Amino acid sequence: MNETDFLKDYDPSAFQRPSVAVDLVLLGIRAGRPAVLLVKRDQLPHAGRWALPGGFVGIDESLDAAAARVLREKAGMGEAHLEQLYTFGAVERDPRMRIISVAYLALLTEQAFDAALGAKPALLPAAIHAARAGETGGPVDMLSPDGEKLTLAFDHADILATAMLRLRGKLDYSDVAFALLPEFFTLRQLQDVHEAILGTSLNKPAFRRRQLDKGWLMATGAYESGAAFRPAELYRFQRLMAD
Amino acid sequence: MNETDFLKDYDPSAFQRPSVAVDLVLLGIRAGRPAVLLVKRDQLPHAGRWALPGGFVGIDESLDAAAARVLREKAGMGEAHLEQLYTFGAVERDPRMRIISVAYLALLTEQAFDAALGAKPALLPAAIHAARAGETGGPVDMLSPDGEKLTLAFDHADILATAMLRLRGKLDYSDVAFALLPEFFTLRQLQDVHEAILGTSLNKPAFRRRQLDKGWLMATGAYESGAAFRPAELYRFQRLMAD
DNA sequence: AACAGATATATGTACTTTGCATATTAGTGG
DNA sequence: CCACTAATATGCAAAGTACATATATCTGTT
Repeated sequence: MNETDFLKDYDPSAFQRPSVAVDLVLLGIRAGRPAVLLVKRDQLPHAGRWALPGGFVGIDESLDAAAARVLREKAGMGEAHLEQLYTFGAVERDPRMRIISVAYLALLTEQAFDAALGAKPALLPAAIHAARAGETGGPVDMLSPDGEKLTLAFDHADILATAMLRLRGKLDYSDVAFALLPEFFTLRQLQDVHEAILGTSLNKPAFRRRQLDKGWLMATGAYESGAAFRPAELYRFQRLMAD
Repeated sequence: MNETDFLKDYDPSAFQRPSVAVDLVLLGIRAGRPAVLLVKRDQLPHAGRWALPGGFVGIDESLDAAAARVLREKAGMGEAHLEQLYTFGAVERDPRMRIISVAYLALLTEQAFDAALGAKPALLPAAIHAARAGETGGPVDMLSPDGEKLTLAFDHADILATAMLRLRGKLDYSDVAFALLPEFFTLRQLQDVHEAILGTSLNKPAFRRRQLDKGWLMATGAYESGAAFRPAELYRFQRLMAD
């Protein structure tokens, strides 16, 4: 490394720096389909379009902290499963200036999803129609509650497609499905979440057996109430000790 | 106000911005073990420690382009499998200033690995001893060629652990293993790569059948030469058309 | 030329996992 | 008491996997 390289590497003011933002995919299950919460842009660029909620990363704020702050501020929400998704850094992704966006995936229970809508009425719950064929991260269609097809701002459609792909990939070896369910849930609810994310229907006995064999589920002995038929047992998710 | 006017009025200096860098995990297989190429830091902080090669992201350079540039400049290498790994953004990860690092995983064939060492003799090939138990991204030990245990600079040990975890996770459903092999290879070489990454030995007939059943391998009809025993057939990787 | 040694390649079998059909059970509402 | 619905349980075939064992093909030696 010669002296010029060294100075370039060491002196931060020698470089013009990009801005760094976080964008959140606030994802839940509504009416048997994945759904995402969007905000309407009221400023240029892309004024009037729907976008993922986001915000700039503070100079003294970690990426995770920035994502948690946006979750609080934009969705009025304290707790949710939050994981980093991917970092989008194309030069022209924002016409204003260079912005690198670290995308996060937030998983909301149905209750949390509705609570966010109540706390922030400007949020739009959009249904996600992810073609089953789009295994490669292919296009994801978004429909507003009145069935209108939405075009997202910036590269947010790519972010959403990445989120769906990640979710599908992690579904059966991680605990993401449980982040979309309340503390106590039935096996049918668990299967509904899987089917919503995968976009397919699953064989019920096989699904039951596989889930129970994983050893992640703890039967509570309690049962759901209010059903007009045999009530299902309630389970809760219990993390594995060692593996 | 149209978009052009907006851009004129926009003040990009309103926020104090972090620096953004890319760090590369240059990974290959050497002597049946995963190995990584490191650079020695000659300046504070962490002077004298080994680190992943990296560099700052230019203001007109995409993240992928920055990673490719670092691959060229620091490893003297044009071509390699390069994929984004994770973005590390803890506030105190670099004591000089706020630096957000987008980590990339570069997979090198044995030939490319040796070529990098030849082109940049300052690089250190360090053997990775990733405890099989460390499924959760646990600690990864690094040994210099003379068997000395290395402590990496900054949070680079975390980055490396993330890389190994990602590699293991993707091994049997993606094509990463082939990025570590030359164009033509035997089934034994493919198995050696898998065993090196997983840190376990695999059953040979079962491995063969599974790999061939995937339909990713094209038999060439050619055979290896120079072996003092029955020569193995050479295969090449062929991507699936549709799925 | 025959054979030992080494490793590739092939096959047979038990075991595990999975998909699917079919029963049985436990609730509600007539 | 019965119809209805969905939860739960069971049985079986098909597919996938681990492992032992057999066969094929090369080099080098005697």
